[in-house]
Amino acid sequence: MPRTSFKEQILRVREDAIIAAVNRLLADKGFDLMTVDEVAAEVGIAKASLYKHFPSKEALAAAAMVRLMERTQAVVDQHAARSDTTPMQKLQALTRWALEVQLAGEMPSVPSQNSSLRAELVANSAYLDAILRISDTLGSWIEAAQASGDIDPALPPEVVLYTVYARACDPVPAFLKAGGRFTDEQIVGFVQATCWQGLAAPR
Amino acid sequence: MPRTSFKEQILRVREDAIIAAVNRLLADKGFDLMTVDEVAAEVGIAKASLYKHFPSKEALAAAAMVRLMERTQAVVDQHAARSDTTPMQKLQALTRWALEVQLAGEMPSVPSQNSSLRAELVANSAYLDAILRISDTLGSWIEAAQASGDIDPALPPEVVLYTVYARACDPVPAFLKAGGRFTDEQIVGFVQATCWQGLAAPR
DNA sequence: GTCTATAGCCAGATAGAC
DNA sequence: GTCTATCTGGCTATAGAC
Repeated sequence: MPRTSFKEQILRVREDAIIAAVNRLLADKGFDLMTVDEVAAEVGIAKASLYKHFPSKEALAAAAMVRLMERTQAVVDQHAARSDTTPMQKLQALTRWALEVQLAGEMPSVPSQNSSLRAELVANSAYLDAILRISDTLGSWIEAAQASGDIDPALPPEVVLYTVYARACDPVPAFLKAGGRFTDEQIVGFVQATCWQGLAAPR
Repeated sequence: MPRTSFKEQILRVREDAIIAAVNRLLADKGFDLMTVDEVAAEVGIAKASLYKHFPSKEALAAAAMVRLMERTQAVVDQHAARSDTTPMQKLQALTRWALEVQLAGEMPSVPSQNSSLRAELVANSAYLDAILRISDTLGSWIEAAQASGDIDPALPPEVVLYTVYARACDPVPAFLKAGGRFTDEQIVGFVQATCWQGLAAPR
């Protein structure tokens, strides 16, 4: 079988750099305000060269989202392998990770409204597969946590799953950070508290 | 003093129609994907006529946001006037209202990232005043609810306020609605439950 | 104030030399 | 595969007649 050639390694490194730049820009400005010129400038290559690697702006964003899903998958697998934590704790660790990534300015965000981007994403099997696999694992954690009484069994698992996912694009941490009165660690704590215990006082 | 002339009434009605169209389109596609041509088409006038009423696309969006703030203010005032509800219940009624407006497809959303739009909004004193007044009232409710032990006193009021505001752009209801397995009423109930009681089971 | 027609611009995408 | 230079389409905004 053919080993990875030197040329292919160069290619891979360059595409990694491109995706990293797209990731940063998506986290910073979002898809609509990100321009391909900016991506090229940040990578340090000409715009036309970008298009040799990725056929469209949508494909660039999709690649960044696939990469995010791979990172998420890795984190999920890592927690899945641990036997010293409950499913509930694994889920909490995941929302904590998402909040930390977001506060670090590394969480790419794409509007679920943009139709051309949606089309690109639903056509991307790597993306879909990753989401399905992640959701499968999270779903099993949620069911286990509900069975053990850690998570409210009255909530449909779907609701819990979406609420966990939504921590990745929660606007509250950014607002709190902009206020400047709290550290990142405090912000994560507050948002985790509201997510899992709610705003109401403990009874 | 001059009464409102007939002409001015016509003008007002037309501008109301424009703002309503902008509101719908902002709720549907967001600021960046909304085009001025679409607004004109939906109102049924020529694009150039729009620009006689509002000097820019940003001004259109700002007008829609001011209108949203006025509606919010009215709802807040309405609940403030009631003496048969606790501050906690007033806050819950407000998040419920926000979720219902969102599910009805009438919640305009503007990206907080777009700088030209930000500039327009922070320069709009009607918008700022409305937000400040609303936040003042909500702040007093939050403090009262914390004093009475309804809302967790360990949370900074800022965190509670932002979390309440965030219900207006929570992605979870739209996802649940897209799933088609729940009624709007059920969705509101689930999201309210996660907001106020959290995902964890009652202790 | 409303329209048609168009200017001006920006950003995504491409041509073609090297 | 990389570059410079250019094309193209769509969108905001405006000119000018009525």
